[in-house]
Amino acid sequence: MPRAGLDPAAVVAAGAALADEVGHTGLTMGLLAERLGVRTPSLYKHVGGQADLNRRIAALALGEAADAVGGAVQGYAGRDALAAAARAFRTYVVAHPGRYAATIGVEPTGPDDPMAASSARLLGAFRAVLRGYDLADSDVDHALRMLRSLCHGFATLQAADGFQWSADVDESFEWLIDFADRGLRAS
Amino acid sequence: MPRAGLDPAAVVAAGAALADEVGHTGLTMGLLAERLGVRTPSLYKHVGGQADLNRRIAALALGEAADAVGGAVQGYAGRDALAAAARAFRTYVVAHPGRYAATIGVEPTGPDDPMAASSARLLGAFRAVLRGYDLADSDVDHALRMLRSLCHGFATLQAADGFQWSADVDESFEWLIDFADRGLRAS
DNA sequence: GCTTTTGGCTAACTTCATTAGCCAAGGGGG
DNA sequence: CCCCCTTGGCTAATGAAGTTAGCCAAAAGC
Repeated sequence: MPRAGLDPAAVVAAGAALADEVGHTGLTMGLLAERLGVRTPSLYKHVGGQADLNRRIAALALGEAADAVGGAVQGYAGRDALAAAARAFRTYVVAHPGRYAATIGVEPTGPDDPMAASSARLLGAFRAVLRGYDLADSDVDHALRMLRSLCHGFATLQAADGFQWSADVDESFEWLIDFADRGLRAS
Repeated sequence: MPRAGLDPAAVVAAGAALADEVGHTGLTMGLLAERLGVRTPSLYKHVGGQADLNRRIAALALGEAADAVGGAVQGYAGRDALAAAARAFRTYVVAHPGRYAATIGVEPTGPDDPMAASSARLLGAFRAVLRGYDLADSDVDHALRMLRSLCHGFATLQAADGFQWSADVDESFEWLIDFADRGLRAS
């Protein structure tokens, strides 16, 4: 039996890709093993189990999202930066719904958890957007939570097909960016 | 063996309560059966299975949330109505995280699905709040999605312990209400 | 070339959801 | 009061999924 040449990173990457295809809840160890051309128990040589796999996928997704948002913001400030960040975030979540779903409800286990670092990077990218607005120091954390709630809420509702009525979703999202910009400038 | 006197409503109510205790993912048919003093297969005389149970819990939760929000809004308009609605919604989700989690990612199966009616009632309660603002007709749907994203995002992030840094969560939520009010009045 | 670690494997166990099929409890009509 | 029949329990069995134990060959290091 020739070796498959797997390592943790390859398993996690394949798991993330599979989650995007079949949905977070549809991701099973058996399906992932089949995709990798390997029997299920072999996966346990690379990841600790389903919970560990999920945590690693979450760290990957948060890092990718941070890169996407951070990159999109480069060179912009104020409303442009806000719009770029929000669009990049939503684009990422809609393109990778399975990975992103893996991030919901997982907390970092400790200070050296790679998830904590990725999460902090994503937060930092949004914090950079807020520097383009004239906010009191005490308002920055609140504004950050607001932005995160808004983006997370919209993206997950859209990913879950939660907008059932008729108006155009892209148009709503642009409206929402305008709305946030107005609110932040009026702070 | 004496009868337990169950019916679908009792099973759903117990399932919702159990989901709030052990979390949406921790709710199993076996645990629910044990809670009701019955063997697992007996539940299938009252609900179609786990998916059906989840759908019914979701319908219950949306209806309860609609009642909470609708009731809280009574007699208020404008900023007061917005604040009352947002607080009622968040209070409900934080008090019933398991039930509310059951509503994510389920779509009504048909027009006579009770979930559709509950969902519409909740939406209607938020729509009533928006009547206190001077919005163009074309903006109402967008504003509704914005409100829903904001409330849903904040409540689920909080329920998932997603706010890891230090600032006070209640204070952030009040800030968020102010923010939404400013943005809506500036439309 | 030998040894050690590594990464496959099969087999077995556990937990859950679900189905099949049995059987008593309880209600309605003779 | 008794019979019947629907209803709501039950046990037993099946199947999927996660996980563990333990074997064994392939690579890697000396």
